[in-house]
Amino acid sequence: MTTIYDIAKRANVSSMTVSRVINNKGNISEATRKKVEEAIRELNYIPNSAAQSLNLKKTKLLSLVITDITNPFFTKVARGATDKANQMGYQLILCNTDEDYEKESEYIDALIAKRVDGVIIAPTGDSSLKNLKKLMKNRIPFTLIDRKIENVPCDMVLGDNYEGTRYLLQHLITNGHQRIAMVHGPLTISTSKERYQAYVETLKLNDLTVSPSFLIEDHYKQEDQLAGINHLLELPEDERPTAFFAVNNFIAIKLIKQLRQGGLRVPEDMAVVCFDDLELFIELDPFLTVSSQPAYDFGYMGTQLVIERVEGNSPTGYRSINLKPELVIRKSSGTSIKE
Amino acid sequence: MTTIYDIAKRANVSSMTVSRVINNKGNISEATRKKVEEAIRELNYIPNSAAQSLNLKKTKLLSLVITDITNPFFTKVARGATDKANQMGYQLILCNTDEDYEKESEYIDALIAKRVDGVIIAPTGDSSLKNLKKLMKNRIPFTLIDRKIENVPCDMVLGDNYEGTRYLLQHLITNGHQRIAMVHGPLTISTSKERYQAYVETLKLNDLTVSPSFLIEDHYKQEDQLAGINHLLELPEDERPTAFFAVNNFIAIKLIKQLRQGGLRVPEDMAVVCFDDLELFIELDPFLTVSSQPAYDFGYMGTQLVIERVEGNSPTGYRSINLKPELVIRKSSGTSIKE
DNA sequence: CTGTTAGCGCTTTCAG
DNA sequence: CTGAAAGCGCTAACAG
Repeated sequence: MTTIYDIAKRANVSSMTVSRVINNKGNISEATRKKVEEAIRELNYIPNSAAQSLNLKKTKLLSLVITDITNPFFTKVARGATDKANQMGYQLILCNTDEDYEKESEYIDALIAKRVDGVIIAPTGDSSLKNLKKLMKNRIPFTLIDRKIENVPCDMVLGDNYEGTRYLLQHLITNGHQRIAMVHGPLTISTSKERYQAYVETLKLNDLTVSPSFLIEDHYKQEDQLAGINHLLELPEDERPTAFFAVNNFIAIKLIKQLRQGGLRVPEDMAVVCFDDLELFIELDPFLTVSSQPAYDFGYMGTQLVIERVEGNSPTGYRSINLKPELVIRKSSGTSIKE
Repeated sequence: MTTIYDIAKRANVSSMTVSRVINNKGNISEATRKKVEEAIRELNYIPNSAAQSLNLKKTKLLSLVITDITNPFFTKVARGATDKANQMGYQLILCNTDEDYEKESEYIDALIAKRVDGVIIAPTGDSSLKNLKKLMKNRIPFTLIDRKIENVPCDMVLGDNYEGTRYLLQHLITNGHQRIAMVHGPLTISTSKERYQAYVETLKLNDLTVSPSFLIEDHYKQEDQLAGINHLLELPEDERPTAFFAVNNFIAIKLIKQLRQGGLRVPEDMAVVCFDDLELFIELDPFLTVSSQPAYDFGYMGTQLVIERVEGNSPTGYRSINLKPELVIRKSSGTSIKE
């Protein structure tokens, strides 16, 4: 491995001079700069960033901590994050927590060991607070994306879960639906909780009853069946829901699969709406009615905010960016139903 | 930032002793180990891996270099790679080259600077050879995934492009198709080239004519239109293709969109088949007939192979793993056509 | 079983 | 404009 000393020797200068030309710092005569640059080229020298990091206490490493890159929402987030990171000269370490607090903790420890400059994280849930505190203790800035944790002083890039939910439900209600069930995730996850609350509020505002049996909880894990759905479907026709609001697209797909297994067609027998789009899919078949969120921007903006903080270009206060959802009406919500 | 010396002082031992308990190396009395461990806990000490790397010349950093995480094939690859990496105690840096050799080069330089222990790469094309040589010069092991480069001594995890193509075409031919067009990518990419060659071979074997105008090239970039398609569609009915073989799912979607814009239905008016599945999508609508590749395994195995090499557990020779595709027949290829 | 010394490759003083 | 010395936090090699 060629080091800065090899270059120094070859160019007949000290290592300091080499360092200076590499980093474009201080004044160097054109002549010696040329010499050094040539030596660098000849020996294919690339500075060792471990050594740099040790000195500078900066690694130019960021990490994106999400639950699952395989979820199309997070795929887009990751694209946005890598784009911004690389544009700014950083590398991005990817971590999948699988909604598991323990895994998240292990990752956080590893990231601290690596001394990453900053973290962009969609936490697994409220208990992640402990992990965030660990980051704070180690002075590693982070921005929360998509999911909020209360009382954490940090930048955030969040969606508008109330508005998104309202869009979806109003659309269903306008179409004549009165009995709308919801499938949500753990309420320890802010997106799930807020969409849940918005669901309750919106129904009430529209004088619709909120029935506990219409609220199904899923664990955001890989299991195949949504418990409680089949029970709902066995209700007499005039009591069972005519529409479902799924908290996200992953759940919606699970749900639709299960509805079909139960012999129901979507949207003819059951309308379905959800958060987050499935972009590629939609090109082939504009099917799901969704509140589409700008996933790419979550990653891009989230990364921008950490970098600003890492580099000391942030305002003193913490910023919270609100990304608006957009209602996209497609087939799965059907047309108006007869009452 | 707390260092190994802080721990040493607190535990009344030397830094070496601390180092030994951290790394579980050498013999330590139970008593001092306890003391040290307690000090570590009390001060929340986490070793600085930049310092470790500088000594050990190991970073426990790997990188996955792909063209676009947003492509569902690579999304799965990434999941497989992160899973294996983390299982083995490595972190994974994600790089998207966008099929751009220049971007790839920049990434490679950055990765060399970071002294990553290994790289898992789907190269942008044959010219990537130069970048791979750079890695070799820097003694960074890599495994090639999905795309092969000739004459590079390294481990590889590849699909069987011949077999996959044959499956797809035989299926179409069995269904009565005689005029099958192909949309491929740049022939500097091995997958595209091999599928192209397999296309030619298979048609010949079946005594079908290979018409140059039936071979459409796409650039694998974001452009909206596939040049040359419209021209094909303007041919008289008995001359125009009755089926298309798209080199991958991204292209297939582009193609189908364009066919529809031209007023053609798939599969009624035009059958379409391609490589690589769209897993989530397929749950909602089993549409595309594909040669499905085990994308996850490309990432997982690829990572396993580099790690083995990094850690010196590889055989002397280089290994080439062949992952078989599976033909999944769905709607887009239609049923038998009348001749 | 534990400690000392030196050095990984670079940059930050401080001199010159 | 350039260089010498010291140190970032850790571990390998050798002593004891």
